[in-house]
Amino acid sequence: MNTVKPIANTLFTLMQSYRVTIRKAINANELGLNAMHVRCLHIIAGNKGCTANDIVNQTQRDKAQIARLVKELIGLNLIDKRASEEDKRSYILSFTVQGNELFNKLLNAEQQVNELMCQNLTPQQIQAFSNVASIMSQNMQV
Amino acid sequence: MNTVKPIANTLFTLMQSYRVTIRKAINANELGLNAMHVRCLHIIAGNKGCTANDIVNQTQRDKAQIARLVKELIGLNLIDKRASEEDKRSYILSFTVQGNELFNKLLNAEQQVNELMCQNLTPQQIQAFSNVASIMSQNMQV
DNA sequence: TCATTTGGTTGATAAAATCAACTATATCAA
DNA sequence: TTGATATAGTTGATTTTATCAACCAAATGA
Repeated sequence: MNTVKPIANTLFTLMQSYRVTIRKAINANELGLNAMHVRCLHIIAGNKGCTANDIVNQTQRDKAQIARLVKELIGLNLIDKRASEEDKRSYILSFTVQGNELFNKLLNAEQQVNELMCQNLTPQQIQAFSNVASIMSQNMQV
Repeated sequence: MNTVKPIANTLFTLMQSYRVTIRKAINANELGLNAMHVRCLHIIAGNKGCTANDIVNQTQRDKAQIARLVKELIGLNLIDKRASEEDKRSYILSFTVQGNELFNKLLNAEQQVNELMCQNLTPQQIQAFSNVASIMSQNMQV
């Protein structure tokens, strides 16, 4: 045997644990969103003048899926879209007041999960972990 | 801002990259299985006298989901189930000859993905990564 | 200016995950 | 020993996510 299976397996387990835990945290906070909604909100929060396409690129998901997630977020009154000036095919996504509020609650919930997840780990370990994960992702790009 | 979003985000990205890459590798090898099938096979390979319940416990998935995956693997003639002697409610899962063959091909494909994924990383980094991931998973158990 | 590419939407469908109910066997405590 | 409770596994129904293909309108570029 080699390290192949362990890494993939470890990753799956970690993701599953994360999914379950964050779901609980989110439910507990009655925010009514799923993991992909949350990712979208983060990307919108992190990119000035964010478009649906930015989300597609940053998540590597199907654009149909993103279009629907964005639609739902608009339906939930968490974000708005307005026509882009530069490119008339695009729409700029931004938070509504409620979206902003909710996003803050969300950051809080995540903060809690994060603290739970990072117990017994030093900042150096966490940093190294993130670095390796990024490198791995990059290695698989192409 | 703190490290909350980055870690979750990094993890999502990594998993998505992995999913996409392993799927390509598996398709390329014409094995016709998905990620959960593969996980099941690994668990069967790794546990002597493996039962469906072992898979449920190790993956944290719904038992209905596992029951169906197992059924499919049996349908594909990759595994067999036989009644357990100790517990008449259980069935022991094991590879068929074809299952064994395929599992070897699979290990090969994974080996390739693994090499790709671990480029530019030292064994120490990889080891540390796995350790941290395990600790994180454990932190979220309960 | 015409062909090609890109951002976004939608319909259809497939794949994955979850919930609830149920059977049969096991286990445990009175 | 028996009766209550828990466990392993199966199945049906449903929901959630993900993917594919076709399409429109605007942008790009030879």
